[in-house]
Amino acid sequence: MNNVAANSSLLPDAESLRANASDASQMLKALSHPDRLMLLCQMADGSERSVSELEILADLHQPSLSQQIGVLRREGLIEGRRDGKHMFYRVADPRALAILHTLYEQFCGAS
Amino acid sequence: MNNVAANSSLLPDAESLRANASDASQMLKALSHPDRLMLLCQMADGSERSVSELEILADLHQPSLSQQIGVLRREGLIEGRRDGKHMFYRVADPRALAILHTLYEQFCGAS
DNA sequence: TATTCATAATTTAATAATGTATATTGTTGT
DNA sequence: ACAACAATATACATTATTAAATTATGAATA
Repeated sequence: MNNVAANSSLLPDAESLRANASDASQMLKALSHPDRLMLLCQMADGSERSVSELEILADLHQPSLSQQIGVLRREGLIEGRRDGKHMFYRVADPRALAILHTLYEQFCGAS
Repeated sequence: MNNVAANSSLLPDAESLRANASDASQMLKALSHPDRLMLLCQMADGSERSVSELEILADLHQPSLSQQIGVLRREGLIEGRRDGKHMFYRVADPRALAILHTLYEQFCGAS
């Protein structure tokens, strides 16, 4: 009999909870940056954005923007596709998308 | 005519978006810490928890726990009530509660 | 006086922000 | 093919900020 079967409750046990909290906090950390959040908001509807488009919005020097994009990419929150000279990014993690939607509801006015 | 009225779209303009992103990222920053997230999870159903109860779960030295609780309190995410020798905390920000619910759905299995 | 919790202060370590330079990839004109 | 340019990524150094962990102490209550 393993621990999962031994846990009769629907709630995760302390060990699982800790692992989940670790995963979640790692993603939240990537989200908890004004510039990165702005960038993600532009893709929160599932659409793609080019780096050029994002650059206009973000008001960052190009290397800084690229660095923040790199953080999101390494965390698996976004994925890129090249088209000619341009890179297009989209949100690649459904969990991130769900969080972004909640954030939009809570911080950008009623749904 | 103000800027709000001038914006015919339902989407927030860049300025508002930036302000909202700043607010949201500040809250996310408070959430994006495994220990703090664990603590909040214990109160995610709206219930109160005493510091003693939280201490058992968190596996932290008492001053560290108190420090993390202090972060959550200063950010307005939780509020406390004294009952005799004990302090009871609960999640005091509905936005935080909404995020916690989404996190639970996404990271603690289907709900 | 013992318990429960918070705060202060310190040290150490980690992270982030910024700027400059350069590399890579692809496009275009010759 | 080659030169020049545009878009993006990376590397690196610097500086500043923030976090983690300890130890010690303070305040409230019983």
